[in-house]
Amino acid sequence: MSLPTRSPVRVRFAPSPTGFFHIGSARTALFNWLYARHTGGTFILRIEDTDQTRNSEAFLNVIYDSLKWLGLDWDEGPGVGGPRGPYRQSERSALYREYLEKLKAAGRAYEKEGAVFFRISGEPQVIEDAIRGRVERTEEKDFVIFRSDGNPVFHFVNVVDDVAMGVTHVIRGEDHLSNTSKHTELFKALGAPLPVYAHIPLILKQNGPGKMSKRDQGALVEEYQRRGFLPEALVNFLCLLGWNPGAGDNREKMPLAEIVKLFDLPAVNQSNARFDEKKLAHMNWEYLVALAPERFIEKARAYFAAQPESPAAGVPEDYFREVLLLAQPKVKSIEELPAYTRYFFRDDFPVDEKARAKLFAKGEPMARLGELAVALSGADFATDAALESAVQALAAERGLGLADYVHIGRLAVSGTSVGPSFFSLLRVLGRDRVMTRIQRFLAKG
RNA sequence: GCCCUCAUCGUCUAGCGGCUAGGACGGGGCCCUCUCAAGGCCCAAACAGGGGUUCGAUUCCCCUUGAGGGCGCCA
Repeated sequence: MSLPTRSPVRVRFAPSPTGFFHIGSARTALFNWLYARHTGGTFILRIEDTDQTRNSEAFLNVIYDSLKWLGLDWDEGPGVGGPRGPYRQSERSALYREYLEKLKAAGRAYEKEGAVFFRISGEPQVIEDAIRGRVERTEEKDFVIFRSDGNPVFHFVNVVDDVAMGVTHVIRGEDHLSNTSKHTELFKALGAPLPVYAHIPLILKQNGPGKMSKRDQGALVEEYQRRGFLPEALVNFLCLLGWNPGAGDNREKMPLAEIVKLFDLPAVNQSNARFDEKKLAHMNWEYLVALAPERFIEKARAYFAAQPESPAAGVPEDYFREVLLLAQPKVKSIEELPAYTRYFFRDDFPVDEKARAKLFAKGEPMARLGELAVALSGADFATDAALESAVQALAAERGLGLADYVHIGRLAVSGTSVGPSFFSLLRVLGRDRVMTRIQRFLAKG
């Protein structure tokens, strides 16, 4: 299929500030952004705030924050300006009146019951969609373009602004496909050339029927931000929901620059995709383990700081750093960090009763712990290797295995049966904490 | 009800007339191992159904079914 190509490319993302910013919107924004960057075109942000009863300034900021967090920078729009502004529809009323006059002059608009209606042509509307190919639909009845309260309606302002802003490609969700016949009627009535349309598949909720909506679990971008997800991971995941590098290229985790290079409209899938939080979590983990340690620590610090009761409050920087270095290769996500590292920062950790019961079911763990305490009191805590050889020597001397000391030792100093290498654990906790905790465990039984 | 779109493992997908139908997530097993992860190896798992076209259909066409969307003085 050959696309009507026009250059330079101008695309826009046009959200309305009527609710939290959700995953589907994020992906629409992303695909527009990708296409603009791929073609060297212009990415416009336009705020469609014509419904005064549902708009809010708070939601407007959510849009800006979410786009910025995702790294989707806009070339024209609120905050950065541009030659075709203003970029909020609430500030473009004069323009809409002007275009309405054009329609009236052409005999394509009339008033009825206080509202203004658009007179359709009734001709079959044909669109050459860059993703779906040729789609035909006939609009069957006149529709409202100005409400009786005097405010213009979405279909009208959307088209007027696309014309006025010189938008060349309209990349949006498939839920707009059936509306497109209204839009092409309007473009033609306005004497404007049609943009290239590209209707991307929808994201379906992972459980139950229907498309994902703002009310579904995991639907809000803000939620991932709050939960410490890496934006680059979410972006990568979203790119793969409906697009892939194709041609036998099985890569999934890809640098954004690489995706920008490969992205193109005809490669976008035509079928809807079900959201899969497990796959997202995995992508996030891939980015997490690959993160430079200093950046991981930075992220972790910010996450802990945002907690109402951070277990790491008041902890020295260096110690926090050492702990997080141990945790990075172990956790699946930032949000499990506070629970995973709690015993490093607080002495009042709970003891896992199941683990204790299992350990006490056989052997004499308390005797082993006593021996371990003696061995550690004189051990070198400088390196993991030194600690390991100390415990190794003890085990050899008693004719036992490393495990006979490690498990009870771990339970005594951390209260849990899982965690980083026992020797790393000892080294980072330091002799004082280790000895105190072991003694306490020995005393309490 | 009318109109539009879509249809490969549970999920995301590769495939664009001839493949043991590939990868990833998730699931299961084995190995490694101081625990938990990670890692290595392996297993189960799909072309919705029916007609055509063709020497040959997962692939092209039609129908059915299923899934999704639209039919607002919401966007």
